[in-house]
This record gives sequence, structure tokens and C-alpha cells, in this order.
Amino acid sequence: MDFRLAFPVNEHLYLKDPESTELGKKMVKKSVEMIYFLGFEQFTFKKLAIDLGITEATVYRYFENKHRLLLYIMNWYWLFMDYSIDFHLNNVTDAKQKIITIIKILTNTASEITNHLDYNKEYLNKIVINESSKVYLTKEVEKINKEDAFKPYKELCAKIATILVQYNPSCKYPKSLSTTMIETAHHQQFFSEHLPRLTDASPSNCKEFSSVFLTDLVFKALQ
Amino acid sequence: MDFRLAFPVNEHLYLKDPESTELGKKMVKKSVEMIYFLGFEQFTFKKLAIDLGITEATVYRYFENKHRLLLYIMNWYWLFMDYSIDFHLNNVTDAKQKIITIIKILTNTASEITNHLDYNKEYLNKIVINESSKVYLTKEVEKINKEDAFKPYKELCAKIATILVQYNPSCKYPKSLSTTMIETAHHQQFFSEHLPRLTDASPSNCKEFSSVFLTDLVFKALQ
DNA sequence: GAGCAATGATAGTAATGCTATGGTAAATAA
DNA sequence: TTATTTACCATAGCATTACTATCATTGCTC
Repeated sequence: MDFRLAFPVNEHLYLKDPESTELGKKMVKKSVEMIYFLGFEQFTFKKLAIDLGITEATVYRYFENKHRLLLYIMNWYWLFMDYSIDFHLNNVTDAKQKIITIIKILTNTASEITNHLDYNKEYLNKIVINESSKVYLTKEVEKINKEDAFKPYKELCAKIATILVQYNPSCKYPKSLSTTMIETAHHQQFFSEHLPRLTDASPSNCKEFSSVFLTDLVFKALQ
Repeated sequence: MDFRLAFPVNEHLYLKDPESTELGKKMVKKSVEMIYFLGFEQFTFKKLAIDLGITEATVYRYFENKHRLLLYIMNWYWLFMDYSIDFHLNNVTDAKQKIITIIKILTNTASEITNHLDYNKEYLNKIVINESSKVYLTKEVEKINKEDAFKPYKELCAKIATILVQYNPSCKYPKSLSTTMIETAHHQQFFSEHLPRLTDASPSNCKEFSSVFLTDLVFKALQ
């Protein structure tokens, strides 16, 4: 049995819902690929349109600009993480095991939920690591925040925080520890791949390293 | 007694050393202000030139592009952090006290070294929080890294790591913990100001919060 | 006062980030 | 069935960005 994961992404992020048409879905999927290969700065709607054999104007009918499109992708990702946690924690009662599982999910070392994800998982992971912080590190944060565009991130953070508190009820900074987990998962992966001197990863264990480091950090923080 | 802090910033980052002329110094100083007010994306060499009453061509004689200029500023900042640590740790022998001091420096809650810093400290702090990760979150990381442009960051990381090991010789991931400290200092400050739901900061203690959170986290991690 | 380095003034170009308009083809409603 | 809407194409255009090039001018140096 397989299934398609569709999440209700915030409607402020698009002009026309890309989920409503085949072209819209292709557009987002191709964007994930192109951002992976080009990086967000080099990615443009013009290049996307040419690659899809459509016109730039059509892309603009779906998304106001490329920043909104990235925000759309990140929203989808946060909703996906939230869902993945629920999925993997089903029937898990031990709080310690829950946290271990969450770290595996955040560092992309958990098992797959489905083989037929809308977006190539490797590409999605990479662009989350490379580009996700760019959606909030902008002069427009406050404006974007008012449109509830960070709601899925906040909910993910709150969900993880609840579990941290479950493990240790006297945990004083559960939400900050959650965001630290998420952000650290990203930059430790980035550093161990591109700037290994900034980490303790050895060339052989790059992939698993972030997971091991985070697990060590989080459980010590929760003592 | 007061003095001017001049650091030997990597020469690959500029075409003509901005430290070599008055105009060059003004250029970097004004950039810090403009990036603070406009954000890096909206900041352009054209705007900088107009503001300084010079021509765009002159700016291009000093820096290849605005990304290089940001990298120059961040290099200066990392060298400044490194120096600040040496300065503040002079005569401190207790490893615990050293770490507490480092966290204060990283979260901008330490006392000032000099009143006459080249760049406005508030502006510099803010742009480090908002923009610093953009210097490495790019497709060009590897190329930039080959030019040793991240050397001051690596050295800062190594310096902190050494002190963490001094506090606890069995510390397994000193470098990753160092970068986590630096990066967490930035994003917790950012979140507590702009997206407070992602943190445990209460509206009143925003400024001190990152320092308190980090101190708690680091010493637990070092147990 | 010749020579050179630093900057100004001006120009130009390709790409980016849009917006506008008119037209066709297919789905939907009357 | 015809009328209407929608989805998209094609084309155009425009302001800004991110540069590069050239030549003139100033001012300091030998």
C-alpha cells in the first residue's frame, strides 16, 4: 500500500494553489530539483519556466516571487516532519525512545514513510539544510509571521517541546531546546559536509555524525 | 586610553584593501549601517555609492561584489570575537569562568573592550545575527573555503573547543559544541526578538535570555 | 613638471524581477 | 448548443541589479 502525502499549506503563500493542478505540482517539484542544483540565489522563475517549457508569466500566477515559493516548500517540509513524528511515534510510549526517534527524523537517518514522496527526498533534505534559514533571515520576517507562515514550524517546535517535557518535567527551556535541535541538525550536517573543521565528524561518519552528536547533546541537556 | 582595533582580514576578500584608505574604511563602516537598515538582500553597491557620494565603480575597485564585502565584515567580526576572548580571559584561570565569559561575549552581553570600535556595535551585532549564515549557505562555499575565508571562524571554533576540553577533558565533541554555541547564540537571539514562540524567552528578558539558555545548555553538555 | 595612483564621470550590457495585454484552447455553465 | 470562463501562451516592456569599460581629472611624488 502506498499513498500520497498532501498537506494543507498556508494559502497566503501562493496566489493559486499549486496542488490544484498538475502543472502546479510539477512546478513545485521541479523547483525543489532546481534549487538543489543551482542554489536558491541562482534559481529564477525564468529558468524554472524554460525547464518546464512554460512561460514566466504562468509561474507568477502561482507564486508572487521565489521567496514565497521557498516558504511554501519549507512549510510543506515542516508539516511533513510533524506528520513523520506522529507516524513514527505511534505505539512508542517510552519518552527516551521518542526523542531518539525524533532526532533520527530531523537528521534524515530515520526509515522512510513512503517510497513515493512528492519530492525527491535527497533533494528536499539538502535544500532544507542549505536554504531553510533564508526564509526567516529577512527584513520581512515580521510581515511573513503575521500571515502565519511560520505556524507549522512553531507547531513542530511545540510538539517536540512537549515530548522533551514528558521525558524531563523539570526541563526549563523546552522550546529553545527544540529549535536548537532542528537548527543544529541542519548546520552540523552542512558543516560536516562542507567545513568539517568546524565539527568533530571524521570523513567516514559524516552522515551519522549529526544524529550521534545531537543525541548526546539533548540527553545531557535533559538530565 | 583608547585604541583602534585593526585585524588582518584575508586578502582574498577584497580587490584593494579598504584599510589602506580613508574612503575604504568609510565604505565598510557605511556598509555595516546600510546592511543593518536595509538587510543584505536590499543592500546594493549603487545605494552605498550614492550614500557616500561616490560612484559605483569606486566601490567595485575595493570589492568584487556584495557577498565578498559581507564575508569581509564577518571575517572582521570573527577576528574581533577571537581577540575579545583573549582580552576577557586574560588572568582568568578557572575553566568554568572562562566558558561563562565566552558565552557572554558570543551573546553580546559582555562588557565593552573599547568605546571607539570601528563599527557601531549594535549594528554589527544585528547584522551578524541576521546575515552571517548567508556567507556560507551558498553554492560557492567550497570555492570560498579554498581561499581560507573561513579560517578565522575555524580558529575561533578551535579556541573555544580547547577551553571546553580544559573544563572537561573527556568532552567528545568540542568543536561541534563550539559551533553550536556560536550558531545558537545567533538564532536564539533572532527568534526571541522576531519569533518568540520558537523560544522560552519572556518578553521582558529577551536580551539576557540567549545567554542564560546557552549557559544552561553548555554546562549540562559538558557534565 | 612628468608620472602615477585614485577617483570621477559617463556609458553600456546582460540578467533579474517583475507587470501588462491580447489571444487560443479546453472545460463548464446556460 | 452556444456562451463564458479559466488556464495558459506569446509577446512586450520596464526598472533595477550587477556588473565592465573607457576616458578625464585630481593630487601627490619623484
